[in-house]
Amino acid sequence: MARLVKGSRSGLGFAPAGHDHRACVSDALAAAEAVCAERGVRLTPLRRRVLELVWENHKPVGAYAILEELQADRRSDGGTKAAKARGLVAPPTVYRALDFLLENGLVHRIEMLNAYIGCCRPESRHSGQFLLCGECGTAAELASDALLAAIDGEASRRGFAVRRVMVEVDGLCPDCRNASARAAG
Amino acid sequence: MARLVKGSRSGLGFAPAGHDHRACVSDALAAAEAVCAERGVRLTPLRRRVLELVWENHKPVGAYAILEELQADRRSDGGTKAAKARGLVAPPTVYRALDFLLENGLVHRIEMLNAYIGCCRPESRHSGQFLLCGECGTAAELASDALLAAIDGEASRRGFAVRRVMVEVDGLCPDCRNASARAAG
DNA sequence: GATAACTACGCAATATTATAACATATTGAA
DNA sequence: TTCAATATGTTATAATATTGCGTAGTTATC
Repeated sequence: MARLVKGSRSGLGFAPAGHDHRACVSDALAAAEAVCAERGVRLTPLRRRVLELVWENHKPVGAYAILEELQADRRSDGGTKAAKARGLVAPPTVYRALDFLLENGLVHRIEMLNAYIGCCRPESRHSGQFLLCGECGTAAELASDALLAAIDGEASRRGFAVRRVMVEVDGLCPDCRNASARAAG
Repeated sequence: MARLVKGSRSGLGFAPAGHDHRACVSDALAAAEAVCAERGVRLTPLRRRVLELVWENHKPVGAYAILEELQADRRSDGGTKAAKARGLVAPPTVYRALDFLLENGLVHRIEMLNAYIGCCRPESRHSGQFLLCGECGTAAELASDALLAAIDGEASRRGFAVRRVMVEVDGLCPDCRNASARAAG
């Protein structure tokens, strides 16, 4: 059973300003390895690299940004024969990797931004709930039971069978809020 | 002050199976006229027509579907000089009309579907909360205070200033749920 | 190991959704 | 009437995503 990896990987809420993001990413990758091993699905090098790129910071990343980074990867290690054998990267490559990561709950899709972000708790399947700063772009994942309960209540009152819940809240994170408050003086 | 129009226009929840959708649409247009008049903004013929097209059923509609219908409009009344003077319709025309309707709370955007749906209560500004049937495409708008309260609670605990809340729930509406239950036997 | 079945990836083309930039026309006010 | 502001037309293009088909790598079976 995959256990929650102890470490500096940011959990729920906004990542602390000076946190060790290197550890944050490596913890996320380790957790992903564990989850995939447990489920008997393949976290191939490509998928792993895409996940790593999604985790580069705590902001949602667009598919084409990932695409460009993969292309840069291959240009830079163009020396090796294996790299040459692989060729370039096209959109389907990225979208297929993202589909895999989404299906396995390793990333979430932010619909408001057409972008993707690493999931803090891949071990447990859950709905996506996010606070999204419209100023700096950072995102915080929530896991509010009250929120889910409210949704389930409304759904069952109407005889609706819930499959996927998506909650996205646009606004200002604490830092940007303070900055704009100071600016407004 | 715009009052809630009495009539068969569907309120919250899924529209009843055999409801009078003609009245439903005309009520929505009347409410929109009232709201715009009150706010001193212009519900031009084009904007009004786009709103009408969005209201054609209780399903979210894509921008390009609206575009095609507008183009059909102009082809069919191509006899009149005014129609000829107007020319064809291009994407920006539709998107600008939709932007106006969104800004004035007359329609909501469904992010999961890149589509637009008429708002049941344009009189009061509110966040979009929707149950979306993945089978038949119908949508039901919610207005759960508990849901908003849960979101506000989480946001304020984290010092996040909320601007826009988006809740989209994919699943099966009562009819499709029953149908699939019967099929499963 | 050879083979077949399956899965993942490469690659080209194209679909879908949305916007930028500039021209023209319409409206409301002075 | 003329000006300023708003709304729409027009052309081009950007950004996001998918289809279809071929190849390569992996897994299971013999």
